[in-house]
Amino acid sequence: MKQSQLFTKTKKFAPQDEVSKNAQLLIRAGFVHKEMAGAYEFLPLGWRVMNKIMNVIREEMNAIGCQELFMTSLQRKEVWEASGRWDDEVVDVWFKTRLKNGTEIGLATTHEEPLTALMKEYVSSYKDLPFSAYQFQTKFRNEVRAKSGIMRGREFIMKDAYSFCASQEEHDVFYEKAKQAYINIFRRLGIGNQTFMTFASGGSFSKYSHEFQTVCDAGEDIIYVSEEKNIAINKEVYTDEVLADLGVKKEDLIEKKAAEVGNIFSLGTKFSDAFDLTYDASDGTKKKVIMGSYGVGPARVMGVVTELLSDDKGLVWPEVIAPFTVHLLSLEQNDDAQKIYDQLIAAGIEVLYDDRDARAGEKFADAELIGCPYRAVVSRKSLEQGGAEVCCRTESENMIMTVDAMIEKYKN
RNA sequence: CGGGGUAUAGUGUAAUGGCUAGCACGAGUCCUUUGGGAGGAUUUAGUCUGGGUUCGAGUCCCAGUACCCCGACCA
Repeated sequence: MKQSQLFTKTKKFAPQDEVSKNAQLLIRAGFVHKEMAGAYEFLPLGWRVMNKIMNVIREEMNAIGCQELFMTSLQRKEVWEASGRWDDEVVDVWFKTRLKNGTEIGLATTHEEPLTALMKEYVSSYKDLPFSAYQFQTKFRNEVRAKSGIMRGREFIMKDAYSFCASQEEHDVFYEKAKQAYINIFRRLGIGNQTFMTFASGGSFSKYSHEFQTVCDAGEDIIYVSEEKNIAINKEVYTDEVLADLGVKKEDLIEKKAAEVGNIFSLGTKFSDAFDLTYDASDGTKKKVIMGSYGVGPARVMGVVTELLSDDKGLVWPEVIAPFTVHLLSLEQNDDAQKIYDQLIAAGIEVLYDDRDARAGEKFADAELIGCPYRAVVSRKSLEQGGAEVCCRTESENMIMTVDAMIEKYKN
């Protein structure tokens, strides 16, 4: 991508009313645009990052046999009345609207109900189970107060997965697989060391649910971290009983602020009861399907990565989710940098090429703000030494690399 | 939903109730410059909306709207 053609531009200042660090940097760097409180546009750079985050999640979900689908955000009142969650007294974040013919519908806050209703059509035998599906889908939640930049919006994409199993044992097996998938996801996204599997309240069908909490000042939750066991306890279930359950001592726990980037939840028969989702077991009896749900907020992950990894110069992206791997800067207007760009692109490397007729200082400052992992500077000086001056975003030391060396190092 | 605050150009800001709303960044044109947001010339663009007070309102009052913060909420 040539930077001269990128429609977003960097800004020297963040909007004054934007307080959260993630929104300030992402807006300044041209990754996102705020449309209104709690509603953000993802611009080309930001959307590339989002897609990469989603791809990591997608790979890990596929790896445990979960199948991707895509549901509608328009939801029927009748479906939600079946579970008793249509009432605004029960779920207070509904956006509701009407079709032209007057039919009342809701904009998806989540998808347990419609998917469970849908599965009635496809699950009839134990041979149909276990089954799990996920999607990246827009959720609408009419929060009374949006905050923390892109970390808590009124409209956001969520990866939500749902599992359907024939027995509690079968469910437990899948649940453990999902746990491991989530651990892999956050490790690959570069926040594994700060992300703790956190015990939280489980509802009526299981003692605990598991949240994945990333230690971060912009978070909204308080957790108690056991570094020794690499787990944490949410403040909402921080009791002596839970401490005993988990075999941890109060004095070994450290209180931290954290952001919930994912959660997994055993639903038992809560929804299969409501929708009478049953299957015929091998012995001919009808049994209820055991369900679970598994969420990750990719935008919240993006916000958390921004909060944790950026420095005073700007964003710092882990290579797996960086908008581009290499940020190529040409300090002179000539064909040499263009040729290097062409060769890197031909080798399949993702390059943002700053071909603008701008001063060196501006290009350096922008490269740091945008935060691609590697910066390659092409100038008369570097060419005399046989290539480009390459440095990592997190280090200041340069080294001269030939185009071939760059291709070797940065492809894949 | 309770409490508090703010609203001036694309962004950041200034302007005792009083002259043509000023400055910086950005953007456009031209010249110079060219390894850390350079300099000069020139242009562009603004008082959230609706009422009210006043000879006169960006400024005071009322209402609305939007945004931000604290708390509650986050199924």
